[in-house]
Amino acid sequence: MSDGFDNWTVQLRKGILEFCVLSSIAGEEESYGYELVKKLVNAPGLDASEGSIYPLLSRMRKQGLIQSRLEESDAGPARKYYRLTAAGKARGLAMQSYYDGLTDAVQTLRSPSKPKK
Amino acid sequence: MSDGFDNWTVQLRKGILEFCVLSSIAGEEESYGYELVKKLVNAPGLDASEGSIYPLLSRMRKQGLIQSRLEESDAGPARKYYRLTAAGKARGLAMQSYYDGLTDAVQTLRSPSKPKK
DNA sequence: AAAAGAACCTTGCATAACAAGGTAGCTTGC
DNA sequence: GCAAGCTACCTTGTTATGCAAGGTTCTTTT
Repeated sequence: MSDGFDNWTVQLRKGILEFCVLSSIAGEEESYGYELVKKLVNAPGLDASEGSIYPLLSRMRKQGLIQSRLEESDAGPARKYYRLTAAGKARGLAMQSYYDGLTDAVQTLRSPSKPKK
Repeated sequence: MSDGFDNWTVQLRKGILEFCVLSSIAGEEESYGYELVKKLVNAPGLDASEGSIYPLLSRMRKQGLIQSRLEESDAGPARKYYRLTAAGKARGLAMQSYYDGLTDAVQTLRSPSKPKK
């Protein structure tokens, strides 16, 4: 039953995943797609899925935020390792700043004139 | 300069505004469109605009989350006052819960297993 | 051989933000 | 008496993302 609430959650997730992927790669120095998929799919509260993450990695690579390198694996198919470019690191900082401002605004609207708990 | 970052911020805002409108009306008992427009446009960090808010109010009314009532004004055109329906109040609670879970997930991914940075 | 899993990718659709318009009522200045 | 400016509402078209639902290939286990 797509009751409108499910629809809203899909909209709310937009943009979030890109921020999460960038943050995740930034924290790990280097990471491959399937590893990110598992990490983000299992993150409670995020509800990410494979069909969102792979196209996102493609887009980010085309935009020059990340770069990739293929490496064979001992067990299984080859892995595509990603790391941030300089532009990706800069974008990550800009995103953090914007995201923090936005969540602050939401917090203020939810409880006006109340200090943080 | 639409440099991809601007594009991301647009995506990130999706869904956020609906949550803010619902929260704002919930906090005020009753409110009219233009009042919400001014409040949300001036909220720092939210970057809302009129062209987003009016269609949103229409959608929410069609979904039965809010109901409206026209009232003439002493100074200016008639105002359309909105208030939450029972479904709207329930939706607001569900949104709070989902939103909090999502921001928690983001926070965890940004600083894994460490509360302080 | 079959099954299961690791690892990658694509297509097509639904949806919200918003730029850029528009209409109309009321007030103030000249 | 009329132009400007504010209040207050609304619409259209474009765009990008999430994601369900598929697919492919390689390896290990049963």
